[in-house]
Amino acid sequence: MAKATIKDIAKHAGVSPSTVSRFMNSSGYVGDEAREKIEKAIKELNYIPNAFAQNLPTGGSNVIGVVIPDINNPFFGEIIKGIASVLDNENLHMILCDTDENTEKELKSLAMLKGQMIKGLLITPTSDKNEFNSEYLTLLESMGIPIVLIDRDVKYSNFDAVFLDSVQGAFEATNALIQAGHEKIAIIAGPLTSKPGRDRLRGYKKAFEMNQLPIDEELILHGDFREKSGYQLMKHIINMKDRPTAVFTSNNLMNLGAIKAMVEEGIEIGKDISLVGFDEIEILNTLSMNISVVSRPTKKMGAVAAEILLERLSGQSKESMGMKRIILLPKLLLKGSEKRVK
Amino acid sequence: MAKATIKDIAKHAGVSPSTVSRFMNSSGYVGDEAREKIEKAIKELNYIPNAFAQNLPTGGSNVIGVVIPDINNPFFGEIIKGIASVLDNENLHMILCDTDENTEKELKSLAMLKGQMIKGLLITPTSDKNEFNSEYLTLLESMGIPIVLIDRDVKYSNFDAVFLDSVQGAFEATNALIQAGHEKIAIIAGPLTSKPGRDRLRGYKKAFEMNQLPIDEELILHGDFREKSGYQLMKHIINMKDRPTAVFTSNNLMNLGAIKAMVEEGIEIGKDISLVGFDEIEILNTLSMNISVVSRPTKKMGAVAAEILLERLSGQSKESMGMKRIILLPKLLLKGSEKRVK
DNA sequence: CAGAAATATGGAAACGTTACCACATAGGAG
DNA sequence: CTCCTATGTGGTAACGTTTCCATATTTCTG
Repeated sequence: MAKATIKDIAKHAGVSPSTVSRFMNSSGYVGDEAREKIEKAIKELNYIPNAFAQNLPTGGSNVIGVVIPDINNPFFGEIIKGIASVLDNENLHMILCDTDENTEKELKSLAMLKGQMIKGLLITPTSDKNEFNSEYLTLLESMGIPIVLIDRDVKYSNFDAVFLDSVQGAFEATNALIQAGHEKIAIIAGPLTSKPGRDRLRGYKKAFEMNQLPIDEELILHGDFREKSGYQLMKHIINMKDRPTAVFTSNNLMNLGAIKAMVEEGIEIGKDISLVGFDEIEILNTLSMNISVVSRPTKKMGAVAAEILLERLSGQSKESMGMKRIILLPKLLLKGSEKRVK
Repeated sequence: MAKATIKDIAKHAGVSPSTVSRFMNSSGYVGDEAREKIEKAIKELNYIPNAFAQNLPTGGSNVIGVVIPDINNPFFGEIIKGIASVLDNENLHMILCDTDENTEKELKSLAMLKGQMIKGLLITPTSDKNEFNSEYLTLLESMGIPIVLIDRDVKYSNFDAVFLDSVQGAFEATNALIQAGHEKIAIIAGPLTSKPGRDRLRGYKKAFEMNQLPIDEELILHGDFREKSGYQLMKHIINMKDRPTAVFTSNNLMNLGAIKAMVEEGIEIGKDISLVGFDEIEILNTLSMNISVVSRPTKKMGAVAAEILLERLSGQSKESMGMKRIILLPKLLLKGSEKRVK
């Protein structure tokens, strides 16, 4: 049985293809009798419209591109779930690209997506440093496809975006450590080439300023958001002669690396060294390791990004709307690891 | 600047659309002079072929569908990475569907994918119990699109597939526990409606038989592959009056749940109760929790599945090839948690 | 009850590409 | 020098929809 086309349905139901089309799209008049016969035919022949034929005349697809740096990071897993939850109700689908935090792969993906005539793009750029990349995104946008950034910004861009108030999150985390009595607090920061990296460092500094405490530049250590760098930097911290009493880590993977280093070195978390991280790590709760963290509504970030895209797609032109940037708020979850014991 | 079509290129280069098409697809004769002019026109007009128009006549796309039960399970994250690694080199792309282990969502996804005219399908079905689902897959296959199953089978089906020798893995794990001196070994098994669930139970039983030990049906507990069931069943085990000295868990999430229960109850793993799980959990290594596990080449599973699909797509008809089922071998990683101490 | 509006349907062009066929032209083989 | 083959090119019919436009038919409205 070959795949049924709209003509087959029309023939089977004794009406014209036009009528079937109107029925499918609820776009014009369709009589009750015709309606019934068409419904029956569709069921019997198992008809599903051919998306290409559907999109050819209209010039657009029903696919949106999703480009993220690493599927295996649970943070992005949640983002994707959030996006999917919105798209599912809209007959929209996603082509997923994992860039492995690699700019070249990202560029390749973008070129590919352009050819796929995607309707819109949701992207967490690997870095906002890359000018070419940003240029490419601008090119895409100039073709009329809306783009929403997630979590990371692109230099000099005016794309719609969903961010988290990283400054606030880092501020609260650091402030909590200060309130708990710490003064020597190290930060395992992210790269300055990424907005979250910069913002979290800013929040950290802000907490010191607000509490009128001096900032020790020696305690500011830069990692690359990966586990390994968190591990190495924490080892470094542990071996400092004038060791800080607390550490704030700028993302989940580095936090994990830091924890690994502490476990290895026999440092008791929240006792020998206090710790607050950014982003929850589900598994730590599972294992009843109570590490205080700045948590954020990850799934919601994905969902909101998808919703903004939908708004754009439904015709709200940039002119009338300006750029839309949603900044969600983090929540500090204190579980004890921030306390000052010694 | 409106998007250029093949006709624009043709006009600009002073040739016919046919010639441009042949050039684009390297599918026929194109003279040097024409070639140059076309190349120039393409660059100047920034031409990218419209994928829909391209696919309409040929009836196929360059997109393959990937349907998996849960993106957030690192196992499937790895699978996806494996698939992507192969597809990237072939100008093929994936539409990703996350079914949330929900049959209805799965069905919806399959219908959608059919409309997208996907070229092939890689799927881990939620369950092989669902007859309708299997029927649907058969329908898809009858349309001529190749399908490769990953990790889970479909009842009465003859699709290509990549599995892991779960029997062997479970056998080795259980056998290791027996060799370590355990006799009362419980299994937190998966649902019998899934092949891995069945196979791992079989491997468990096989180990007892090979060692001529009796199987205690009371020690066979069925979960649903989710963390919560592992947690609940382990709690149950801990509270048994004649408590087993060792437990084998059938997948990563249930293993995690079991560990959570043990941590909560103050049971020392590998001492009070020995433990071997199925599938590695990266984070446990990070935290220096040495739990013995059956590990499998997850990324490779995805890659191999994608490769089989490519073979099919490159024209190897089912007739000439029969069905292709690759069964990869697991590897038992002993880290100490299997030992019998008490 | 005439005409206008609302309802219902079919026909045909268009969307951008590919695939096939027809037609040239040139160079070699016999 | 004729025929064949290799090379190069253009014309045109698909592919499965949607979107107008044209044409009925029915139902109001005054």
